Amino acid sequence: MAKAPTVYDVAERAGVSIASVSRVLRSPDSVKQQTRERVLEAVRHLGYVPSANARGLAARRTNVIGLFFPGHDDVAGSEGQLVAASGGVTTVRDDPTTEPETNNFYFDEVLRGAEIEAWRRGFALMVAAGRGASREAIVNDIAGRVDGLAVLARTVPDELLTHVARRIPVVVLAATRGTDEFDHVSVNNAPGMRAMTEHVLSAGARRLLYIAGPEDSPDDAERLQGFRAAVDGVADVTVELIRGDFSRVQGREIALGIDPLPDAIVCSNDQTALGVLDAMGRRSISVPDDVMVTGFDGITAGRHSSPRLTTVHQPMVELGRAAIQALTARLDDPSMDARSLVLPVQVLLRESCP
Amino acid sequence: MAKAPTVYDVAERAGVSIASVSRVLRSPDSVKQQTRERVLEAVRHLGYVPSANARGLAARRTNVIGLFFPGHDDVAGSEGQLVAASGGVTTVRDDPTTEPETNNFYFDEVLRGAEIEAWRRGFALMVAAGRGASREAIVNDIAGRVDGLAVLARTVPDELLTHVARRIPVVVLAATRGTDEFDHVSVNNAPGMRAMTEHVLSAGARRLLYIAGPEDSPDDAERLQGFRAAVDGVADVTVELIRGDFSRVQGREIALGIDPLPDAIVCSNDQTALGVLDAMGRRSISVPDDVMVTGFDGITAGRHSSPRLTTVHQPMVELGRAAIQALTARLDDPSMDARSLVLPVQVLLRESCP
DNA sequence: TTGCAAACTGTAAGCGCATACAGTTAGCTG
DNA sequence: CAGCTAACTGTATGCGCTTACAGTTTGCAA
Repeated sequence: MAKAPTVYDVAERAGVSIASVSRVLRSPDSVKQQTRERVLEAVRHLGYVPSANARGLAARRTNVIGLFFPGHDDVAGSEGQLVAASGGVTTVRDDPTTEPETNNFYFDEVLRGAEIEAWRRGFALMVAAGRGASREAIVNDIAGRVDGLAVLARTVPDELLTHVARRIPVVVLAATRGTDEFDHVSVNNAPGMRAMTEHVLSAGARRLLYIAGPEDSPDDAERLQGFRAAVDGVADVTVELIRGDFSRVQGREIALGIDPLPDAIVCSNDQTALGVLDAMGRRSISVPDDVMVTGFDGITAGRHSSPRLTTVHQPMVELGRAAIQALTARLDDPSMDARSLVLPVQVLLRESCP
Repeated sequence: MAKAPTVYDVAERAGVSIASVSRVLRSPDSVKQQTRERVLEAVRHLGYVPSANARGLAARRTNVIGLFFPGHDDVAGSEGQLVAASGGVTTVRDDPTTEPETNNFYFDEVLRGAEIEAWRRGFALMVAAGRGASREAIVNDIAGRVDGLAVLARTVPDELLTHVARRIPVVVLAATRGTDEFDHVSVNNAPGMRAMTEHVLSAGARRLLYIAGPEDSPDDAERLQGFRAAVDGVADVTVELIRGDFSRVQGREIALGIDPLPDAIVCSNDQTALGVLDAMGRRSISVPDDVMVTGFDGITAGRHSSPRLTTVHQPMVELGRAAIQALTARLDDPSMDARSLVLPVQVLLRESCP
């Protein structure tokens, strides 16, 4: 790493001009084969790797797309220093009640989709998570590095987003704000929850408990709306609503205290529903015989619970992919009207509410 | 986005030179307050976001770190085009046997750790996954964009790694090759598995079945070595070894066919162990009474299986963080000797082998 | 051969910023 | 108020690359 070689070094060794070196790398066909081979030999010999900075500066585009989402700053120990010592093995008896919840699976999947689609389209992917105070600095920083930015709903203040959008296209994920200048990609929350609820009703349930998520979640609001649309006007239906926080722990706690039992517990997300299943297991209450339980999200864990969780699957990987597609579409045609894409969902009937 | 404003635009509007604009952004204290305010006003008014390319080019560093890991190219539908139509809800009865396995949790966690640590240290994080044929192009591409690169073991051919390492520091994750010029970060596989196995033995098991992973996994090799070290020389112990592929499905299939039952099934990873638990459930064999089962990894799903899975937890988030730390350490002092960090693991005793 | 188009290669001008260095202004001292 | 220093600001250069344009070579018809 003494000094990274540049086009000039390569050009000199190959006995050509820097323009030819650049051409070999950018459009090999426009260079005579003999020249090309000389250049490639020099590249190999010198260990030349072109600087994306210089390239991006000259070409006026970076070929990078940014993805910004809510922070991981809750991760335990993220402040600490790593042990310097090597190795070590400790043994502990793991108490089921201490449960470090990490339900970031959602972003993991979105990220995966984004990663796939970005590279497929020739873009690199840069990721950033929101850190409370320094959020603005981070968003600005990443905005200066990329050709387009995908942000998860509510993670970035509108004002900041507008500032950034003057430089690069922005697409907002998982929110249907509708009336702003950004492109949007979201999932069919309300109809999905409506269909789920209608299934619950068709299974005979009449006394329903709905466990909602946090009040500031747009996803949650839409799902609740779908739930209400389904029960609205149906004879004999009674509904109770409790607000949770999307976490498994909360779901379990709520479910441990429910008495009398409703016919069905409709949860606004899977983690909550899994917590409910935990609680029912502990209370020796049979699901779905004594009470039906449903979730929303379609996370992997729901496939392996007992009973397996009936849920609405939202295409998280597709969400990430769609974001990248929206971004590249706008890069291709910046004058397009703002678009709003809503991805379909899928009701998955499993044993918790067959 | 008509035309992104530059330092020149800001300088003109603020009535200062571009140097002052740059100073306001880089080291605000070196500029008189009055000047600073004028500049910041102009920045806000114009929606100025500095170009990281130009900045990186001039400053000779990008402040980005790259993370390269095995591809997601197995994801279903990644080839397809997204539906253009909006919304939609379908309902399907989900058959437990169709199981789209996505065990990328490992990389998700490593990624999370890397993301946290990178931003904490003022670096942006760029991620790339290996795509078979274009791997070389991708690695080269990303190498040109970053100040340092972390790669997961065996995802990049040595030759390519060497080429890239002439430009930027490289750290290899999850492999203790030992004798090369790169920094390494890995976990304490062998001692961890050894401790796990010793626990199994101390619980009274004598006839053991070991389900290994794929032959080309260095992690797996180390774990097997730890297992052997534990059973070696212990009286009355009989050992059988079957090679799986780290997948849940494989684990289940293998376990469905096991007869007679050993005292304990020691699995090289959690997914396999979970598959084994599935099989035992179906065969109505009690775990741990009839057979004990252990895993390795410490994935979330193991906390929620029934019975809960006894396993060796490896600190995946820490692995990601350690990679970034190793990289920044080397950036600070390129002349350092190559270092090899081994992270400690933790045996988690749960009900599948108490 | 000559002439000319096509194919290729070289020259040179930025891309937007950081920063060394020079220049200017302000603040003090005497 | 001169003289000097400290604080601040401007000028000019270059980071490594792409690319328009000009220049050169090649191939081939005339």
